[in-house]
Amino acid sequence: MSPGSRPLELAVDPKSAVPVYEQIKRAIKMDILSGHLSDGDALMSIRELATKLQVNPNTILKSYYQLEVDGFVVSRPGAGYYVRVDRKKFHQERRHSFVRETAEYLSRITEIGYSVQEAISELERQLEIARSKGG
Amino acid sequence: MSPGSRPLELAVDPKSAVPVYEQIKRAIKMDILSGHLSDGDALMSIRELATKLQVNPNTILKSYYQLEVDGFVVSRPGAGYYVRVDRKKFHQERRHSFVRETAEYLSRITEIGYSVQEAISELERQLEIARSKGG
Amino acid sequence: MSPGSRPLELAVDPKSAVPVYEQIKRAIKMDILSGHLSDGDALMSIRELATKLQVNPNTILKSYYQLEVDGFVVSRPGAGYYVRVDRKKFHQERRHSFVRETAEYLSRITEIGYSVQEAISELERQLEIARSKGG
Amino acid sequence: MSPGSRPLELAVDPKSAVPVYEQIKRAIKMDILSGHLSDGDALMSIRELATKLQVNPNTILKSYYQLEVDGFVVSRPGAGYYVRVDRKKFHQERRHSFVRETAEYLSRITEIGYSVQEAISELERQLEIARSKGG
DNA sequence: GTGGTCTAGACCACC
DNA sequence: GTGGTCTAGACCACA
Repeated sequence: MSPGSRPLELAVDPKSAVPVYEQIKRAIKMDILSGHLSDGDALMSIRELATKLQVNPNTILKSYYQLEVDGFVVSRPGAGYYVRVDRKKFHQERRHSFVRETAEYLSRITEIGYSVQEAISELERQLEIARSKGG
Repeated sequence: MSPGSRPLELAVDPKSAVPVYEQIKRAIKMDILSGHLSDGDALMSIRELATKLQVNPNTILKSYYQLEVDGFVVSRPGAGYYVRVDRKKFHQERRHSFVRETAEYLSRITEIGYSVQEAISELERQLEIARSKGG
Repeated sequence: MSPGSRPLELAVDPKSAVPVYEQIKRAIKMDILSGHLSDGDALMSIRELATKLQVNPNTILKSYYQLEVDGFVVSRPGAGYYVRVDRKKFHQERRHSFVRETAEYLSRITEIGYSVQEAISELERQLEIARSKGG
Repeated sequence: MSPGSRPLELAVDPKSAVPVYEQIKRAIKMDILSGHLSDGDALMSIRELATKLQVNPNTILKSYYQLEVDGFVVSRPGAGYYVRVDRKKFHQERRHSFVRETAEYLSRITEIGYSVQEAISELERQLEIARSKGG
């Protein structure tokens, strides 16, 4: 995949409680964990992504910087940001995302009064629907 | 149930990341959804609840106001706030939220390579942890 | 018309900017001006109307008291409130209501950006529709 | 139009019966409806407008917040408030309000025995009075 | 710089 | 008593 060629399938929600820079960070992490971005791939340039998402370039910079601190990307001054993952970190982070997503899901549904048992039933129901459609 | 007779089983945590007014809002919402507060019941007066929770009356006002915007209560100036809920319409929306949240959760975890079976295990694990903490 | 026999076709809107006691006052005035209530007719008892409208009896009392001050009703202690209009006051008030209603209508439509010319057209349009329906 | 570049032609009257925040809300609404503010334009910052109008920032916040609830603007925390209006949907609602207000006005005045012709005369009279006062 | 939360308390009209 | 408006100002995270 050539540098910058894959536009992030990402739309930020400025009204969300989770900060914009965090939304962007998560989306890029997600792209890495799902394999849409691989070791060595270039991220979009800060200016390009800022224009695309209609956010302040400083916000993109913050996202990229934190990704660098977390060890997911490296900056090559003058050349941009590049994905950098090792196998161990990859698996750690994948597991971490999974646990976090589950916790958030759990808190959202319990807040509106559903139980884990109901969640499990619903997950199985949706799985069944997906199967019957897909095959 | 006479107006204001049921003290909210609610303690706010001012240090939490979730705003105080939001904590109050959620607690009252839950009370309505769970049936502890029924259509026509009076909420505690702004001043009374403010004193009880040791927060500023304006903070309570904000909670109540947003509950009104969301359609859970109505204000009668000079008389108080009253629960106003259309249970039928409400349950539809609740169910819809639940299905949507579940679908989003499912798509996120399958995107990074986890299965429904693993999700179910994780949900049960987190439930167990919550139980052992909560008592 | 026997005393109290005609229930006011009146529903108060507690969320309105215009106070409840004022809504009730206006509704009764309207009933007088339109001839639904005539000189000598009895108003509903305070308790009865308070129950019917789900408002505080003091609020009804305030409405009735002000109507008495304005000379539209008289109280007969122990017997209730009775409509009392003389011809002169009737015409004055009828005119006054008309002017006030027009002013309020005008302010509402100009607030959303319509002109007097458009209002006139719309009035004529609705009149035409009513005529074609009515015969 | 660059952000904040258009000073609102707005002076609040703190003594008015209509709340300050409501006055501000209406003025901005009118600016949007009239096209002085277009989709995407930035409102003045809360602090800036508060200083300009000599009111408390919280009062401005309330105006902006309610405009957001009504769907006229969106807040981007840390960035400002931006006009967000779907003109098509808006014009439908505006027209609908106009027709309804006119119908209600018509029913009220015919109820007390006035005609459409008299209403038109009165509207023109009040327009003339407003003109002679305003200009 | 921005919006958002929260406090402490005054003042008002209305129930 | 009640809700509602408004002030003056602190503190925070985010862009």
